[in-house]
Amino acid sequence: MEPRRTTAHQPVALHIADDLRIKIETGVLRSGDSLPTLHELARDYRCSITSARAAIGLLKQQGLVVGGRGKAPTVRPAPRRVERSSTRHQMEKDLARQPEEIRRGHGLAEDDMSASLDGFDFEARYSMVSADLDLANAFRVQEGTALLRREYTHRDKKTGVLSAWSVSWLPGDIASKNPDISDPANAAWPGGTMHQLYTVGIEVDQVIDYVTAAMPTTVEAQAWDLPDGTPLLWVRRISLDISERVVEVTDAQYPADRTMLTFHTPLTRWESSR
Amino acid sequence: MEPRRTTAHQPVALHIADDLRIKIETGVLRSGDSLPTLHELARDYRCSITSARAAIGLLKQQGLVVGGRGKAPTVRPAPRRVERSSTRHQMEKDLARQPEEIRRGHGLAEDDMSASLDGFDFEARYSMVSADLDLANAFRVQEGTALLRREYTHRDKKTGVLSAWSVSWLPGDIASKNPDISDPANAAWPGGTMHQLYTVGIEVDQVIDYVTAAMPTTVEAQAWDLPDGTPLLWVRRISLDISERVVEVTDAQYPADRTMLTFHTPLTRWESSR
DNA sequence: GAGTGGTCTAGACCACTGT
DNA sequence: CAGTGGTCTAGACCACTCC
Repeated sequence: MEPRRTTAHQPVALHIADDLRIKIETGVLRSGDSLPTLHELARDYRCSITSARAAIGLLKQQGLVVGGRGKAPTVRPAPRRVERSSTRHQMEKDLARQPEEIRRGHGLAEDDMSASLDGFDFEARYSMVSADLDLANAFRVQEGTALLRREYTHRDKKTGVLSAWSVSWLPGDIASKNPDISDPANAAWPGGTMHQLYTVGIEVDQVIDYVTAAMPTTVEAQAWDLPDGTPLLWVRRISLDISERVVEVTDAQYPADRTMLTFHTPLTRWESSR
Repeated sequence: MEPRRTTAHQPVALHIADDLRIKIETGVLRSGDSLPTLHELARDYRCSITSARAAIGLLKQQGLVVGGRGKAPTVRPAPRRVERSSTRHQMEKDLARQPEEIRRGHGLAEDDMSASLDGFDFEARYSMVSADLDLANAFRVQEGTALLRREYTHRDKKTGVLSAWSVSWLPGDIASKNPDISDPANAAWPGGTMHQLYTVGIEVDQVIDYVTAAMPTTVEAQAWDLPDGTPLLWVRRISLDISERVVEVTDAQYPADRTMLTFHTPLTRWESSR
């Protein structure tokens, strides 16, 4: 139907991809619908199958289309994103001074899967490291300072697919004040890091989250079982105690197609004027 | 050098891309270095140039490699990300009750480019719309409720490239209380939306940011001039007044390769125990 | 088994970069 | 100008899905 080459020399694949994208956005093609086959596209646009495939590949990279493999590709349903809220910081702090019976069952360093541990393998790897430039800046300490590094991994028991991953660093001198903290056997600590810090006399006063996103490498995409066109959200969380010392740094990744990060910012009241 | 086909039937392009990725991550290839040419890769891996190109294409999609076009592709330098902090919400609120002389020069709905307006074209488009399902949920009102929609666009004056983009909605009944708010001529309102709401007796009490990311469509990538493999951060900001009414909803996009969103969460003190 | 997409090839043609 | 990557083609071969 379409003329093969317009005045502006736009690649055919872009042209096809754009037409299909518009059909998706305007609802001509709806969630789950099948796209035209490569053969049909090649015929309609008078191009080779390779070019038609490139167009579909573009849409997959944009997260608009999934499938293939013996079936026609389909319009990707709008992803359902689970909220991960910053109000969890306050909740975890409140928990830290509760008795163990209450803390138990909440714990777990970085996540709160509602299906806590049932279908998942949990792995914790601890090591002592010395701060590289990046971590030294985050902790505001000298490069080379000793840190306790703790890496937490959750995988689906059946498929081995990652469902949560994070790394946490604690200053070595803090960790050494309570040997239990450095023991991987205690990874599922009731009450989490806030309580661990509480046992060595540290009160966390504020948490700063740094958020950005990037495309996964091939191995990351495999580990998380990410569809094409799914970015990873990167979060670095820095915890400061009441004297503004950096007492923990945490890096975590979240697949953007299943995650909505939420942050609450309460503002001070205008008491005087009301 | 490499045997053409190992036991596991991994596509050649993935194999090449993985080898190159490891060289980048281990520092054998450093920021800005040239990669092997397609011809060299095809020779070394005994594959076609097309396959070698696919490998480079993968790395570009992952944001690890840039360039081409008559030059060998190069390792992409680590992007510099500008921080956009949630502390801005409190600053803007503090500003709202200041005299106009102080508010002036801050203003502007969604951004604070340090080079305020000099090299940029600023465009504001206002319209009345009725809430679709999504917005009705966000505002917790009936579908179809009247809203003032305001879209703000910043473009580089020379290139026309987007540098900031956002859409803000206000409930129609709030906007109509002060006709100046609905007048596009006042888009560069000194003190921003917080002051606009202040003029109609509304005090914003908390702000909630919802953050996720997605790959840009072809047109978005063009509009922002995004390199391959760059996700867009999506932020929906919801402002609540002191009676917990939703008084503004804002959607904004930020290119992930140049943006680091930061969120501060102050925690309540354990006054009693210290 | 027919139809689908995925991988791969060899080669043509073009546009861009450097010398 | 030679060398580079970008687009495109036609066709082979494979793996998968569905009937």
